[in-house]
Amino acid sequence: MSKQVLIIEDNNDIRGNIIEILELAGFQVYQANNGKTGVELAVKHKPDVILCDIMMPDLDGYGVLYMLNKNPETAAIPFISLTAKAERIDLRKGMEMGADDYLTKPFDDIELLNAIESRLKKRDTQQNFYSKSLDKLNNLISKNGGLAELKKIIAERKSRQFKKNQIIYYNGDKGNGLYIVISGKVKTVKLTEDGRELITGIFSSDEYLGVNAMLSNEPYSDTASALEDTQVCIIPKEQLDELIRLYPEVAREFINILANDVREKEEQLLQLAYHSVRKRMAEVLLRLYHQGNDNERFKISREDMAAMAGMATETVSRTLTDFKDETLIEKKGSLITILDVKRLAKIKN
Amino acid sequence: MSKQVLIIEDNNDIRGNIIEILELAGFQVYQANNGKTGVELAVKHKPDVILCDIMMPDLDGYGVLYMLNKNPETAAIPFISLTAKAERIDLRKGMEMGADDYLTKPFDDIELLNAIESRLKKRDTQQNFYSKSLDKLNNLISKNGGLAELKKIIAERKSRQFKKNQIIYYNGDKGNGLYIVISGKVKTVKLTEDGRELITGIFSSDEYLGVNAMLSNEPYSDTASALEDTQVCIIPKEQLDELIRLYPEVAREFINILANDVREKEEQLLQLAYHSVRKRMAEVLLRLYHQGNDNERFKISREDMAAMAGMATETVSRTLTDFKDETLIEKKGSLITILDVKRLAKIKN
DNA sequence: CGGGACATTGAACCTAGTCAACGTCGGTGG
DNA sequence: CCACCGACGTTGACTAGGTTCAATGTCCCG
Repeated sequence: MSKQVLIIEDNNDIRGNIIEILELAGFQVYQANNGKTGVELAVKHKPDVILCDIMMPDLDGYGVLYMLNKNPETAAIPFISLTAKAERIDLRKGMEMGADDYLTKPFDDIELLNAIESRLKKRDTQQNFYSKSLDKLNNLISKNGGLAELKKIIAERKSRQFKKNQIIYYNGDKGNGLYIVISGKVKTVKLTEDGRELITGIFSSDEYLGVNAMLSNEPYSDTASALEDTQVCIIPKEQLDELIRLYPEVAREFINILANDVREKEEQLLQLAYHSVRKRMAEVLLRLYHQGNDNERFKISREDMAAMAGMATETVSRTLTDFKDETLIEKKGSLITILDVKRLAKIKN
Repeated sequence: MSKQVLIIEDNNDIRGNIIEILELAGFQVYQANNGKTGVELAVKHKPDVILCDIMMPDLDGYGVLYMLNKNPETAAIPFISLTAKAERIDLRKGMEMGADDYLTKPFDDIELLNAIESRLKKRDTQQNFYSKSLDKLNNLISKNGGLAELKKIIAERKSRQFKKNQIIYYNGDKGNGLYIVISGKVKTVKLTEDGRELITGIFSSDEYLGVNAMLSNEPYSDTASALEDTQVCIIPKEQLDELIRLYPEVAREFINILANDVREKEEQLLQLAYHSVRKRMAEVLLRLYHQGNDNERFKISREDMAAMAGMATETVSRTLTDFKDETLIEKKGSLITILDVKRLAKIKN
């Protein structure tokens, strides 16, 4: 079956031109001359690649990208943006929103086909991820006979790439699926009215992201963003609900996750309420220590640490230098090495 | 069928004497001459009343009471303690631990039979509670056909009375059942090593207590105690697990409760981290406002408020007098009346 | 009506936040 | 390749908000 490409471009000449090239190369092409129908076609046909102009009246390229990302059915489709001039700032914005590549007009046949080809190839390798969590889910289900549901999920598994600092979802967004982190690291933050932020969670490989929003049917109560380049897999909400409805073991699994979450948060509440800055800092270091794969060394900004411990960045700096003087840690720029876990855990209040 | 009484008393004369009286009055009597076999018999026969000496070698009366309370099957059985001399302090300890009545030796036939009779009567009226939550659970289940499980729970429903300040469960205890608050009010607290306490939740009628410990199969991570005289109903863990396994609607219900709990805790984290004492105090007042039945007036100690907001009691006092001066609230001793909810909600940081 | 628990108020102290200046690192462009 | 820029990290001085300690008031229960 030939690969499908959707092209969204308001200029008839350019569009016609591109279609000609693509059809000659053996692709099946869908076309739209505005953002709105573009999104509709994307949902309807689930093309393998989307080419989209950024500068368009009404719904522009960013808008299209935004809409596509909202829908787990289309979020994973490679998105190549077409920009008139190489406006660097615009471009960066597009990449941050999740565009996978860009072409600056004018471009020739080779450039175009290369870009599409490389996207298709990259996507294929991305699909080839393995996730312990999915594996576990699969086990839970197969024990009970009916594999159909999860088979479907795995077959259609949507993986998506996020670049460092890219937002995965915003506070207030209606959730459309549950994320499983395949690789990389994600943080979730809550904001006060005056703009201070508190990190409510850090998620690495094989952890579920957005569990409580998904399971309480409420919009997200925090904002998730990638701490480093990250790959996630999305389980659409409807499928998740099905799984829970049909398999008590799956329900049980999520109940456990949530129940442990509650405990953790309560523990953190106690810490925030009564522990000194020193002790809180130590606890944050330990949390980071127990997370990463490369346990005792990690890179993290003072700002993120401050947001985890609920204190000012300056205070983080000071406390860390104290710790260094006490040979509890080593630090070089934003790279921290834990030297003495035990002593760190025993820090007095 | 005649009522069953279990008597636990190490002194053979006294025990024989009591048995004689009881059998004459038509009760079926089980006897034990030490605490250990007493507990065993209680579990085996589920008597309608237990009479128990306090002063016994090995496992004494308190120990027996403690063991019985651990087991949801026996926790609800009326417990009458027999004390040699009217040692006031000992007695109070017994009552606090959940003894329902006491008899001071020596006592005559009339006293004994009266005590048993009144306990039996009281217990019958206690069984007659109604709970919206149980009702809801019932609905969830009956929608799906199978009533057997919950019918059993309701038929055997264990209700238990707790007096003000009495501990319902301790941090670290292995949970044996899920509590539903029928009437009264319960707080759960966490303690720091240096003895400060943070209130993690307040539960009134129809709320579930101990959810996360029960559902994560971990020991309790907080301590629950009654803020006022409270009646709770216990669903034994095994039955709860059955319900969750068999009825996806029930699982879903608990998932929702937990997910919302997580959100609430995260919100509180943010508040503790960055909000001023003034704002936190206002938020505590609002939480209390939205809980009680008698909305805008409630009685609460400064200490409890301090433990909710994570601050010192003196600070609570000061802040409250400020609020009073600003006509946001009215206060008289530990009775607080909210005057202006809107303005309270809008307090700046 | 007395005593003890609980609440209030005052004053001293101290922790951590704020503001500001300076240092350091990495990346970009001339 | 070096100089510069901006982002990030560190350090210092000052300050404010909240805790602590202590003394005094008030309420409620027996």
